[in-house]
Amino acid sequence: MDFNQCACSGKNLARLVRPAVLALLTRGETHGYDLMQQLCGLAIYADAPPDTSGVYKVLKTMEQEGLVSSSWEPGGSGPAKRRYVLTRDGRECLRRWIETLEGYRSQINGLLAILRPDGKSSPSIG
Amino acid sequence: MDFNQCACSGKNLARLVRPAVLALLTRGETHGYDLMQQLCGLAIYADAPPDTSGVYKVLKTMEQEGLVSSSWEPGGSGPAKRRYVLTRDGRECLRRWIETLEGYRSQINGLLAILRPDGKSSPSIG
DNA sequence: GCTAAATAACGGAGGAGGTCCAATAGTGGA
DNA sequence: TCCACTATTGGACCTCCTCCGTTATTTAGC
Repeated sequence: MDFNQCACSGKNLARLVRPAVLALLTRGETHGYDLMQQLCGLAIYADAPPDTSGVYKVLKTMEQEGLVSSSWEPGGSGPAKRRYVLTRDGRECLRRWIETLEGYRSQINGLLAILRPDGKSSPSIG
Repeated sequence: MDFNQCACSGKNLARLVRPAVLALLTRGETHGYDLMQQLCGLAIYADAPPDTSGVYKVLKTMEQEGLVSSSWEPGGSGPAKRRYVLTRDGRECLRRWIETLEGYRSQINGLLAILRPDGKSSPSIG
């Protein structure tokens, strides 16, 4: 069995692209490509950058959900940029994400407590 | 927009059923239905128990992956029970899960650091 | 005896979300 | 002219998860 292909390798922490994007948008409105760059700069995605197409799809979905709104950025050089802004709902969503992430953290702590009760070594593993 | 249907509500922390099941199996070998009961007893799944069918499917998948092995429990009353045991690979997988979960936790901490830099209030939300 | 509920396991359809690959398009430099 | 970088998007595909239903055995209640 190839553990590097297993979920235990930590390849997929699903859906955290969403809060990450929302978080970055609080720094200031910007466009998808720049968001990608910023995401790659985060320690979270240091060794495994999120899929480009995926990020754009997340942005599109979030716009349909009303969490962000976009408009083509006028002027400027290079290809047209779609500029994203957090909406009121997006900020509310982000507020909930904070609680949710804290919930995740405590859930993970709960699991780890089962896995290593003494806080050091693994249980029942010789 | 219904935030209760949004990922920000924390309904889905994907794939943590796997480490949870592996963790429970370190407590002792048992069968799917009992694992379900134990999962429901965990704080993680207190308000949203994992799907029954889903748990059986995870078990089946993990058996195909060689993380657990099963056999029909002989004797005993009631419907036939499929008894699951952790394999050597399962224990190795669990060991990796510990590191992965710790990684997840630090990633979440990293995101939370962006979301609430001062550690108290939300950023740019007024 | 019959029915309901609890125990126990599983299958199929469908959807959400993610990845891989590819296409399109403008701009600037060699 | 060709290439690299910037910027966005589409389609095929896959995986996982959920929802719903089915089968079967045992026990409890009427």
